[in-house]
Amino acid sequence: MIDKSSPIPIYYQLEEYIKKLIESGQLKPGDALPSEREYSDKYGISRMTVRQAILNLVNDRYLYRVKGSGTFVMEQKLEQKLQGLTSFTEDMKARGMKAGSTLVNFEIIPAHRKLASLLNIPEHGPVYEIKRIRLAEDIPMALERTYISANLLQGLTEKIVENSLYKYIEETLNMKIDSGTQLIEASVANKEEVNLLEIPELSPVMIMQRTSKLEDNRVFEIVKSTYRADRYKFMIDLKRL
Amino acid sequence: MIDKSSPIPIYYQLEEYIKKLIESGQLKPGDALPSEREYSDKYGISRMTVRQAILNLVNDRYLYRVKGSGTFVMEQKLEQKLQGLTSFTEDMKARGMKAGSTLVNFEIIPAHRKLASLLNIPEHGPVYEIKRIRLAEDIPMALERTYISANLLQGLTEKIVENSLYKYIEETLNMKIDSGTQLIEASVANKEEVNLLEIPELSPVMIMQRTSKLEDNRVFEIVKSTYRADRYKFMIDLKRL
DNA sequence: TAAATATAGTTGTCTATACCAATAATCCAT
DNA sequence: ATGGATTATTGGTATAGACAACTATATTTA
Repeated sequence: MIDKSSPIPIYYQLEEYIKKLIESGQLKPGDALPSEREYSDKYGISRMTVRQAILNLVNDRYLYRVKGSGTFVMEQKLEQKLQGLTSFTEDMKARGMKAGSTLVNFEIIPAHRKLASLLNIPEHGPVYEIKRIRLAEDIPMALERTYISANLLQGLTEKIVENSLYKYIEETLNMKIDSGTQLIEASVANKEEVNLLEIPELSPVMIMQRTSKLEDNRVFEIVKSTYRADRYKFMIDLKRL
Repeated sequence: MIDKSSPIPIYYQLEEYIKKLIESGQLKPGDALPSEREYSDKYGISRMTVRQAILNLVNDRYLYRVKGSGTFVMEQKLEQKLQGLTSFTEDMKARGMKAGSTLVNFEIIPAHRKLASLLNIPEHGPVYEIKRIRLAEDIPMALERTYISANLLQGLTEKIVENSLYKYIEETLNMKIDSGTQLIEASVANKEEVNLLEIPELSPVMIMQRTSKLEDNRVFEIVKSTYRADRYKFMIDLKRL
């Protein structure tokens, strides 16, 4: 269960082990976990190391603890599934639709002031602009413009973009995309959007602007997407603070 | 700064101290914190205790750490209070605007099929319909229609609605609103919305439909809101799963 | 000059130990 | 039975020290 000679940290091994027990249903909501000292004795590891594993799971809302009583499995961890940072392809897949993409433009442009500020780079600095029409069931769904600092991500090619940019970043470059914010507003399609999305003039659209960051907190990309309002709804889960 | 004889835990004292430095601007985004060992030496406390304080702040997104390099203040502090289940009033307050409200309609209606299904009650069952114009700085911002099962929440009055419905539910009835989902879409204002929101015909609007549940998972209310697109943007935080 | 190497400093992992604080169960006197 | 004290168990706080992994900088070497 626990491999002390592994390069994988012990606390992490224990963490994943307990997580699996919960997700597989072997530990049910409300169940009590063995005490820290039991884990410590059983696996021959320090109690502080056990604590690190358990506290991480408490932070992720898998467990909760009561002083003097014990550690228990949370009632419902089945929260925010649609909350995550998903790609268009994943999003469509979750909706049961076939995703497609047409590359409209791929070039390096100088960042205008607002973009530079958002990307946290100097004004006029080089930025990839990737403009794509996103298709669902072969019909236009959204116009997507991605902006990435060319200094941060050198050597980007059309080919990489046409496969999966995210996969390339995470697997080849070994950078981790961590979190972001998303701004949502309703608007009316402009001329470019009318043409590319194949919708009537003055059609309503939903504009979403996403900022993604890397683990080290550097801004990685700005994505501005214009969705056809007649085809797209967006669902989020709300959590009580 | 640190009072070792205090019953307040040392790590917590240090945590609050650092938090204050950030919130008062003495530590600015991107600034490096003193290293763990510096804190440890300076205050005569163990490095592990310092770690506990710092790791808590990392968890709360005040700080981030880079192995081998140091601990730094996050770029964007916690401005994202918009994630929770907030009322219109709270939402506007967070945006620095004065919130107002005009009651347009308050009656009990029979639930049509879709509404009944959403509320999880029988078709034609009695439902409060509360229709309000929401004002920001005395100008219409949204048209809000709230639907609540009359059997679940008996004896609702206009007066209660005009104060705070949420407060009434939580404090007087002692029910706890726990979580919900929100559906967002863009559209064009219909005639009623054009009139009540005082916007031109064919104006774009953002429609948000919220479902709120009680702690015991019963659906408590459906709120369908139509926001003026020219006045309202919506921001959410995305988290990696 | 450029590349490789050493170094100092940082966070990350882990151990072993000690005592405190809250809870739960038991026992006992009333 | 009820209430109170006792005890065992649990998580919470805190220490001191060791080594690993990583980063940035300085130094040496080619």
